[in-house]
Amino acid sequence: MAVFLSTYVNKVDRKGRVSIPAQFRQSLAKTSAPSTVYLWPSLNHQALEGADQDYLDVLSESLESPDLDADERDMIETFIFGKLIPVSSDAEGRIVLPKELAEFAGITEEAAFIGRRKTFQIWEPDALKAHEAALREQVVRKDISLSQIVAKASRGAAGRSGEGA
Amino acid sequence: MAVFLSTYVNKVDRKGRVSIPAQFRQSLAKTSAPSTVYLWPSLNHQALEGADQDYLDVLSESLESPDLDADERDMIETFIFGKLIPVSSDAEGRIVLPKELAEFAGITEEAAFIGRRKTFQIWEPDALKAHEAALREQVVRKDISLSQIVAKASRGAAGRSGEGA
DNA sequence: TGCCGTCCCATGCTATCCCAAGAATGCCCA
DNA sequence: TGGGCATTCTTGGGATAGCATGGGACGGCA
Repeated sequence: MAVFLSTYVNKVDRKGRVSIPAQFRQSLAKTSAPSTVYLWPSLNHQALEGADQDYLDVLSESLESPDLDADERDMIETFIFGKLIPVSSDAEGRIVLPKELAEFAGITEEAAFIGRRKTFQIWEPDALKAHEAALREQVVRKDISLSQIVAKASRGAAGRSGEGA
Repeated sequence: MAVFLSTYVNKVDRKGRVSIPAQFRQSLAKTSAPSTVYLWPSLNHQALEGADQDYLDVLSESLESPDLDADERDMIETFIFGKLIPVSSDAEGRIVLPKELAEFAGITEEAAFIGRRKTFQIWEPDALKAHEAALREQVVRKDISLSQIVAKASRGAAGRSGEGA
């Protein structure tokens, strides 16, 4: 599965095309469908989410889980798979941002790609800045630190040791 | 089996014809009966459900399972198989929406196809919007996020490890 | 014989492909 | 250590093919 890191801001031309950051493309090259990315509107932000085929396969599988209640499944089917748009890149590594998605995220002239490991997001650059500012405030308020999180997670993993990778 | 994604809104002409979205057609092309789709009224919504031949075969088979109680089987047979209408597409990839189904879903001028992976739904566009708005409210209220669901599902899968994949 | 459904043909629009060039980066050589 | 060269990336525009949509004609059923 591809890994997406860093933030890149690229221009959207009047046909609605954007270059996928070269780093993302290199990552996508290792996946089962290198020239296809899947886009959908974020459940929680005015932004787009993106992932590769392999991630979607995992997600699709997790929907088969009997632990998931019917309402949640219905929501995911409607809001993720119902909104999911497979987008294939051209020879230059560009994709066309579907109109309804661009509108949803308020993207017009520029698009900010932000890597989130297994997925990435696409934001309107100013909206991203605002979002980051708000998040940073929370970090300060809640006094979150990285070392703390790592410590907490490894404590939890020790309790569940032997669980899948 | 075909996979249906995304949402497409197409016009219904005065003969009752609608184009099946090209993406859906491409998906259907790989199935055992590419030019036939099966439609039936949704059990839970004022909308239509659709699927390909292969999906119906699987559904039919699962009705043979002894685990299914008689009431459930009876319901499925009455409301799904009893209402099922096979619809074949013309050379342009259009189908004629059966009158009683169009009426059931309130479809007159436009039809919204919404992919749900193995099946799809057909809605009257405004009704779909209302439905989505209601669902989105639930997403906010329950504070649902995608990564959460994936995590939950994989935890569940780990707990059931050894079960057939 | 009249009506309804199916098939065939025509058209505007949209999206996809192809070709091209400027800019930035990194590398090599002097 | 500095400058020049080459490669890669991003961005732009035109041509082409596919798709959604509309109307008319033919055949079958009532």
